[in-house]
Amino acid sequence: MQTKTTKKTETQNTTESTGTLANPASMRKATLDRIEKAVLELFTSRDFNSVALIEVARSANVSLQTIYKYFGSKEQLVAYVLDATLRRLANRMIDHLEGIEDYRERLRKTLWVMLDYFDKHPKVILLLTVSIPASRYQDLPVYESPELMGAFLGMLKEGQHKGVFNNTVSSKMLLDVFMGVFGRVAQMHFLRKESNKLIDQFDDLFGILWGALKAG
Amino acid sequence: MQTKTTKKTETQNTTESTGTLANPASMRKATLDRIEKAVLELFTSRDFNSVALIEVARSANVSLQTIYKYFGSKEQLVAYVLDATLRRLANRMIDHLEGIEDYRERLRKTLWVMLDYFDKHPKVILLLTVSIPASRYQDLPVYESPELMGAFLGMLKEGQHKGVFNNTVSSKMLLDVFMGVFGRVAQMHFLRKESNKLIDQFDDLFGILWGALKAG
Amino acid sequence: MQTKTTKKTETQNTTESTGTLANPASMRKATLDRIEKAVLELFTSRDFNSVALIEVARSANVSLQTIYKYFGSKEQLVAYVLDATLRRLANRMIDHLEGIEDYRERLRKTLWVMLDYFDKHPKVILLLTVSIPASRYQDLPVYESPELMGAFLGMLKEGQHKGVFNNTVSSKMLLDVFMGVFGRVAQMHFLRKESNKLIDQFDDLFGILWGALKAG
Amino acid sequence: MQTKTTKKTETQNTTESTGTLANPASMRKATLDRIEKAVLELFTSRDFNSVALIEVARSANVSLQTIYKYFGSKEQLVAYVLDATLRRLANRMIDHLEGIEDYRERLRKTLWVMLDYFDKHPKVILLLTVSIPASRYQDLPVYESPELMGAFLGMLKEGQHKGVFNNTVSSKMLLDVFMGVFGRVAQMHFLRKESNKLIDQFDDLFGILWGALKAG
DNA sequence: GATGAATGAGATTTCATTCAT
DNA sequence: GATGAATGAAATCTCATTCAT
Repeated sequence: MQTKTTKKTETQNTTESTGTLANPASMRKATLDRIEKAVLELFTSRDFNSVALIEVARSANVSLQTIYKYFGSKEQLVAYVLDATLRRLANRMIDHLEGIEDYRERLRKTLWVMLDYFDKHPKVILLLTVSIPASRYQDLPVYESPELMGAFLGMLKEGQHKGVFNNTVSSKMLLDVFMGVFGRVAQMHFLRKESNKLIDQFDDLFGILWGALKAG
Repeated sequence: MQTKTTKKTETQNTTESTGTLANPASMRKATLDRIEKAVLELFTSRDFNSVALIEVARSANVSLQTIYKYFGSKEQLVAYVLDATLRRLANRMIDHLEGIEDYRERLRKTLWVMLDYFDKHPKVILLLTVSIPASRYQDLPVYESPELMGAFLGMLKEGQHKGVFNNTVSSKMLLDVFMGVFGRVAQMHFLRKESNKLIDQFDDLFGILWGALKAG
Repeated sequence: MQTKTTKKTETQNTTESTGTLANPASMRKATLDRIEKAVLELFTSRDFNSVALIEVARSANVSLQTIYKYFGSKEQLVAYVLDATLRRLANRMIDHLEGIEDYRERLRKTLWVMLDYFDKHPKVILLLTVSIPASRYQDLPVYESPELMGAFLGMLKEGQHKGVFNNTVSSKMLLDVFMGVFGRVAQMHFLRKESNKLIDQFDDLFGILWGALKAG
Repeated sequence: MQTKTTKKTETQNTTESTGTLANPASMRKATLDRIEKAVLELFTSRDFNSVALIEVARSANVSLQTIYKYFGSKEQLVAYVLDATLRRLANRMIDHLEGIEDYRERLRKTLWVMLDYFDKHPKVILLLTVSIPASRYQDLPVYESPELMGAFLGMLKEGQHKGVFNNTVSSKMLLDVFMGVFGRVAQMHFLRKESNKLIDQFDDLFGILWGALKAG
């Protein structure tokens, strides 16, 4: 026997423990929404550890069992909420980029959508930070939200291809740079509880990112 | 009922419960080293939660009480180790920057020292990521390691003053950019368990950072 | 995976789960006494199932963990209390039989000690009934309290040998007869909440038992 | 908050929650038989607690709701099966005693019918033991199966009246003696998983019982 | 400084039981 | 009559943390 977490993983991964771990999507929308809201609220105002699942349950007005049934564990619950949120961001992104040809413009728009999104959903950034360590060892994606990162990578690769973005490095590096800058700026913005909007830094930030990513 | 963490904080911060929380520096060097080593080892290979303090104690060959006496809590233990590590990096940095006049060169050297340091102490990056959420709500510094960040900020401010670095934005923003890029690249490097050295990316990374930070 | 009970047994039997399942005898006498008292009280006034271990803990003023540490499970807790109680009865019995030569007298004394004992500890009979089913499948002794049954069997065997007791049947059968009559009478006495003492039925009961067990 | 059991009782006894607790007799014979069989099987091979009602349902090929509809609760389910079984025994007994005048013979026949019955339905004895504690606190009869005990008591009383049985004690005491001896012997027979038949002990047992119950 | 015991809390699991379809 | 989802409770386990020695 190892640790709680480890033990959990074994059980859950094979998905054959108790009630077969139902899919959250099969939940009533309203319920799922309440749960997402509760998670976002609680896990960004306190320690991952100090948040008890029963609090989430109560806050979302569901039973503890329901949470376990659909999410399996605390880690997976948080990972799910994060993933769902980022997927929505990805969709928004794809939507907004449509029809923009110029890669500088695409980058601009990308940054804009992200700043705008996190201004509207500020807690998500904090949840992200909170979640990484908690879910990494569970082999939960989280940080690599395939949809979101896929959309990014595609744009960056093509931009490199066209010679717009720096193509002396891998596109992964460019992604790391973009995400690193954006993530850190956003995280600090909220940690410092700054009163202005993220989007206020749009021009400055774009200038910096463009300087960092552009070719030559 | 509150939460474990909250309860802890209250107790430790205000009262001196039993043993008055001695200063880790007053510990025997060898013991402290073993503890640091154990922390670095354990907290980077598993979840913050799934690591039991008793494991740390056993691994470091000290009693649980010793840990409590000197560090007060799990969070503070990790925060201490991180802080000590970053302080060493800060010293190294200050040392290395001595005598370098050109700000482009200072930036170069800064990046070099960091890449070199984390190549030598790879787990520190992971511990950093793991620690942020765990210690943020305890009002533990960690990410803002005053020594390190102070050294950085000083360099950036002066560089802006000289017109070498972008001075249309705050120096904090520049710090965030630098730390964001560096942090993300390093984190991903280790998460992806890449076999090469961080330092191999020195030139590429510097090119990017220079593009991001330079004036004009 | 099967049932709670089964799973528990596996874990506990090998005694290597968590805290190594300490020996109840190593507990402070006063604490153990409070636990025994609480068990006797609670499990005889309500269903085995409906008694929550936390109630026992609270009633005995110990933590739930302490109970788990020393007894391992609800079943084992009850079995322990029963066993301890019966062991005391056995000692009392052996003590009282000392020096009595005549086997009819020994039987008399045996019955007397038992009636007297259960008049003083009436709940034990109920606990016995409650415990059998709960502990049988755990391979816990309970009903076969070696000390007590050993003492009985010895007496019966010798009595058969001397030709005092019926020796056309096995001594086990005689034991069953004695225990059956006594157990049922006592059980019904308490179930019917009769106000008089068990010992009031001494003569009648002895007459019957003697008729049942004597030779010829 | 009380206990599960208590809560249940309150609900079931007073209110008619949802489906008004239909009479098991109104069930299709085949279904009822399957349920009885499943109950007998499951509750005698495992702990009362460790048997989940869903197992009974599946084993009997009915839905969980059906069980709840007709029996109301786990305890009542088991109590019902036991009661039905004992009622059949009572009928058999009454049938067999018909026309026997001599009270010694009636006792003989009684014992014979019981040994024979439980040889044919061995699990019933175990179920009995299992059920007592589980149903006692629910005020379920079980042990006092009116039909069976009524038949017994009648015989014993009349026998005492005729001066055949010991009439210096209450007939209840005689009943307890008979049931105690029989019950214990039978229970031990099955607990010890002895391979021979109960009926093999008929003569021995009758000798003993006769010695115990006869007048003078 | 250390060792051992005890406690309070929360993670998880497994039901009995209830509801709504 | 049945099926599926949800709930409340309690069994267990693992820890962080505290105490007393």
